[in-house]
Amino acid sequence: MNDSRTVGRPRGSSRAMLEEAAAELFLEQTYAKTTIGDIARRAGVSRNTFFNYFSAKSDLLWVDVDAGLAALPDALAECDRSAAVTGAVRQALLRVAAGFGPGRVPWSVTQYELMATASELEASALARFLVQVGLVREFVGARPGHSADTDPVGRAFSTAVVAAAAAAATEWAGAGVARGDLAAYVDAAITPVCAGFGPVLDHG
Amino acid sequence: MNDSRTVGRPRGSSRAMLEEAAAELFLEQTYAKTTIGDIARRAGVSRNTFFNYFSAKSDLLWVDVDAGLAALPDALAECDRSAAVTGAVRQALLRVAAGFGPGRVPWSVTQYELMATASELEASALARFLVQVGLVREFVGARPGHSADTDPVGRAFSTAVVAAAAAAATEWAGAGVARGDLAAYVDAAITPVCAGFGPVLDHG
DNA sequence: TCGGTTTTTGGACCGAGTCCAATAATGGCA
DNA sequence: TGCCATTATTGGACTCGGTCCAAAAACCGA
Repeated sequence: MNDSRTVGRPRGSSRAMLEEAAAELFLEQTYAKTTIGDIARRAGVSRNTFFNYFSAKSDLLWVDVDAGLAALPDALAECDRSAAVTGAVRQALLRVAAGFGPGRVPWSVTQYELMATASELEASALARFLVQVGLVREFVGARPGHSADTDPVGRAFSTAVVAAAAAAATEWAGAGVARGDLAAYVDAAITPVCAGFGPVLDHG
Repeated sequence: MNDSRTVGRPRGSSRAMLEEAAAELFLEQTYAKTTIGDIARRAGVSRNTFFNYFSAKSDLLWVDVDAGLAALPDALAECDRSAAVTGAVRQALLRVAAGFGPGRVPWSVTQYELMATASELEASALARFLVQVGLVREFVGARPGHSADTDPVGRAFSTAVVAAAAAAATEWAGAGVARGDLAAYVDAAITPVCAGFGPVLDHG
């Protein structure tokens, strides 16, 4: 459990340092025009050191999002065991959404239009999307009423509900400064999905 | 309408040539280990010529898929104007799905596990996904009963229904040789989504 | 034979990401 | 104090995808 190693050369850098350097540069010259070399230089470390802390440049676009999304496993685990599946998932997603206020908007949102090609953003976006789908799907599959028959439906539900939430997040991001909390957007988007899959999935 | 130009140097190559060369190499050494230079050399053209016909290496993964997906705009346009929105979309998606038989499975499917990182595949996948979502969303937005109020819901529906279809396609792809036609998979996946959004979207 | 047009080509270039071996900085131990 | 294991950092070389540009090649009609 103790992850602070006391042996070996101590770190001279940190994720936070690099994130900060990157944030400055993204503001000055956009994500697309900022190279990893730039970030490393600004942070006062070598280019290779960057890769000790991030596996890709695009990780920087998602630091805030990843932090918020990390709450999903717990939110699912803490769900009412007796409640219907679709209701439980809805509840968990709303709790995660509640973590995103109007304050900090992640780079992945603000830099979207400024990306050279959106493809780099899209790659990293889908990767995250699929992780969340996997979590929901696992949760659905572990449910009492779940059978091999309903597995394809569970997959469809997991994908659709996370996709709807992502659409809501996009809407929210595009709403500008007037956007409120994310949860309301997500609620409107995922409720119909849960309603539609309820009769098929909830053990009944 | 006449796109066969009679002026200028005639083409010495074609998309088909490059696709064929790529197909050979993908079988021999997988997608990941095949470079664009390899493909060009096999096809007997220069590396730059490759980029005259494809904008990215990953385009090759999707030639079959893109061909099938190209039917969506027409399928949407030909939908019954008087039918409910969700029903029309469902109908159009099923028609597109009907174009995919058990025969040819696209590279994007067969090479999935063999990709160095899945990120390249994911990037190109989401790009296509978003195009289809855009088409459906445009269709929904142009409907008589559509208002600015329902626009966020329309976005959520478009995203969720295409995502469900994609989940069905993934299931279908993973079903192995025994997989039948795609349409049945898609039907089971998108029907609940349409059912859930029906009360909210169908003008009523 | 001369222009205009389009395709093809070579070459230079950039940036992301990988790999590896060397080196620096620590703590523990004799 | 000196050695050792461990971990962080570094430089450098390398591959590959993708972009850009200018030149050459192949055709047309005049």
